[in-house]
Amino acid sequence: MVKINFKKIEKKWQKKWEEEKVFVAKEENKKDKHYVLEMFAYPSGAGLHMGHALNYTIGDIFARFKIIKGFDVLHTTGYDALGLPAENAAIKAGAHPMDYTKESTKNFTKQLKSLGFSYDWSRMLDTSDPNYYRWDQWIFLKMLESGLAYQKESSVNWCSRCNTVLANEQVQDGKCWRHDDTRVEIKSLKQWFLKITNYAGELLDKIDDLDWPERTKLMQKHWIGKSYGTEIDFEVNGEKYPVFTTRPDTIFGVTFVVVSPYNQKLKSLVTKEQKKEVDSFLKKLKSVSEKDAVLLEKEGVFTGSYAINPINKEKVPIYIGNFVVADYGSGMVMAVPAHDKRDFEFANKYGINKKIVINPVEFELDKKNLTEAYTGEGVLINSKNFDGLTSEKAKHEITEFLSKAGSGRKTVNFRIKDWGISRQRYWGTPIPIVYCEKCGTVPVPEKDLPIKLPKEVKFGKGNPLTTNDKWVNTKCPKCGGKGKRETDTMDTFVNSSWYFLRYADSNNKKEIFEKKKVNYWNPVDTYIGGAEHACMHLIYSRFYVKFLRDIGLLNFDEPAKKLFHQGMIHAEGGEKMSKSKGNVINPSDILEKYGVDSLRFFLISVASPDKDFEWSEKGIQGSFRFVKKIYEFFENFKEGKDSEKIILKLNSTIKNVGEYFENFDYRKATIELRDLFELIYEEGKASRETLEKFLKLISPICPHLSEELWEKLGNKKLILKSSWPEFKENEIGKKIDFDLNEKVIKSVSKIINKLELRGDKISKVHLYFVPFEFSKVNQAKLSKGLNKKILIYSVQDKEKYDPEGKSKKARPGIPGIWFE
RNA sequence: GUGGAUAUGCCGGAGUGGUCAAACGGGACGGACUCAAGAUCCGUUAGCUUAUGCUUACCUAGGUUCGAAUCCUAGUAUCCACACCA
Repeated sequence: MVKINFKKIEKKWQKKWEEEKVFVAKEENKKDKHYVLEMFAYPSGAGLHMGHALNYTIGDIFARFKIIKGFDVLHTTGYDALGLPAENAAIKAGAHPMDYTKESTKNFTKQLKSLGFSYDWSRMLDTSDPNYYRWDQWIFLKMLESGLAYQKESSVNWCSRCNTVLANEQVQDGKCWRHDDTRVEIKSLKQWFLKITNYAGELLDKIDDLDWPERTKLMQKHWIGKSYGTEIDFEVNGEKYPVFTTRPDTIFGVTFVVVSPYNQKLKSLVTKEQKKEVDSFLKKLKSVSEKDAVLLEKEGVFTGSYAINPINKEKVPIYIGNFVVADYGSGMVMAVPAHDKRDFEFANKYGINKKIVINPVEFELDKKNLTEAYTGEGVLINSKNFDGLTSEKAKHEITEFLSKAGSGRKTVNFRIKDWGISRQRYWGTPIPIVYCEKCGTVPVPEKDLPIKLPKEVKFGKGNPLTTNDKWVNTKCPKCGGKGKRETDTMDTFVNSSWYFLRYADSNNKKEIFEKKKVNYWNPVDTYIGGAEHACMHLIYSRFYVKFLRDIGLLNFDEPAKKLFHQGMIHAEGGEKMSKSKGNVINPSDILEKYGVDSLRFFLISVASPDKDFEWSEKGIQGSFRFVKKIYEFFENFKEGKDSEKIILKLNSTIKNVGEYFENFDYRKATIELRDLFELIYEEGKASRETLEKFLKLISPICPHLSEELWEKLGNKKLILKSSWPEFKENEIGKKIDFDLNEKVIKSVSKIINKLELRGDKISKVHLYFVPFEFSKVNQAKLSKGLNKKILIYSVQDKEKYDPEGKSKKARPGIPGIWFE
């Protein structure tokens, strides 16, 4: 057996690709541009894992396919280096995040290079580089100018032992992830927000135009959550408190009002008499995170205040309720216990009166024995002059009435909230704001950007940035007086919200990017990454693109035309790969053993790349065998004339594989390629031309192998720079020509036999063929073969005799059949 | 609770009205080569059986059809996402 030195071959071609700069993207307008992008990596210290390898391989195959097809291709990579996990990992390792990250990215680059991906390394970017994050700061300033960035008090998860805010992901079972004996509190803090809600309407409406997986689009739709309803002003102590409802038809049934415990106006609602009770309730609440609250029983406490229902001037008590979402609507709801499940529960618990105001059409509600809320629609009762109206009509008329009275209006409400970007952490983009004693909150001028992260900080207690006095204390940009820097940093998702734009011009030091370049390459044509980003990164990026468009930098609306989610790779046995389970398969080890091309081939041949699958040692060995078999065949093949079979197979393979690559049906491509190769192998010979075409077809999947063998066939130019093979349509249809008559006879006679066995009598058989086949069948032959009177028609024939519409059933290879 | 996805032979997974007992890979089994192979190659892999026939088969139960893994209806199971949004 021939020993193949995969490593040597891989190095050889990787070097050559670099020397010839084949992956350096140029705006040449050769044919058309294609921007392929895989979601960039968070460079953890552990290095590249198999999921990365799969993600990048999927993109790489696509990029190489587009390159050989002659497109201007932009395919590059970078690092999402800033962020909390990196900071924590560094602290754990006793290193400074800056050094730690540098080491991690270096290691990542080494591994990525050994995998031979078709990246344009000259465009690589790193979000922890001040040259990158200065533009995060720049965008923030632009948003501030446009009124999209603002500060407000908001409730956050707080760990009293870490003395810092925690992200939702860091709250586990209501406790701090680092102190599982410490309950997370909800604390009110002043935070920076980005007004993503300004774009809620467009974000929702444009979803339908995207060529994205349906489930992702749906998730975004739910996340944005548009609902139509009415805003109604309840009066408390002479002040108006707007309340949002989708059921204004139930307004006469309001018997109390509930306010969220995190409502900023709460304090003014609580009376002296109730303060003690309210405080103890709030304290109890603190011990539960927002997420867990869902599972809890509805609880609340009376505030002591009353609200006036604008429709009938009734005074109803105001309660605090743990089930009211603070950030939806106004954080206050009108409660209609007879017609809302949650209000019903709450009223039962606290003995609050219920008023039935909707009568279901099919049955009567029994006031005394109401066992659950009736949440359906019906006809209004106990609603004064609105009695007798249907819910639908009443919604409209009541809203109209309130509108005229100036105490209500029709509104649209979104579920999506403004994006809180403040993090009390070190390893993120500093927010370019200075607090001045005189001037207040002052933005840092553009010319002073970037505000760099200082290296000298102490980790341990609270926000490390506050420990560097020299950095914190600064001059006010406005008056030159004493100022203090904002020490919160930006959420890591800020960095990833626009990086794909920067790739178009990553090395630009003067501006965020050249307009011409960004508009040439963007939007991303094909974006590949995990589905877990559906409601985070993928919404934020859409928001950023829309904003940057509106300030005149971009001439498109959406970040990515087509989106593809790769599946997860599980360890052998179906478990998730994890360090603690010790079942992690490291790509580098696999490379060592089987080479890059085998790994690539395996990763996409097991399952559709969008489905989860299990790692299998046997599987990779199978791929390895196939790759080796190809090498060995080319070692000593006989050049010869192609057989008819090979020509047919080759042409259909070219056609199908091209389509498969285009649609990410990589798995099917490997099947066809195996088929074709096995056929060539069986026959032992093929023409040089055919072998070259085969190599081109497999080159996106096994790039090193195909370059090597391509060269062996005597080619001087890279296979990447050759062209995608063409196929002959007539060679594909040919197979059907050969035996179409016979085939039809065989299948139709089977049916005739069955029918006659049943006792049916058949005198005539009408057959309807698709047009291109119609010319290929022979009536006489069919009649003879079937021993029946046969009538044949083309399905397009308007004169055809077809009383039962059987011609609709005709398909290539199979005619529609009607017996008489 | 709401929404979505999936259900195929020992396993992964194609197929999506006739050519389907169902591609391809893996596994298992048999054989060849060998001192021997975990290496390579060939074959078998629902059952009866060896006729180019039958029976049972693509989650379950019905239905449409001359014909269904494929279409329709109902159900079951699994997975995922969101989850008190008024």
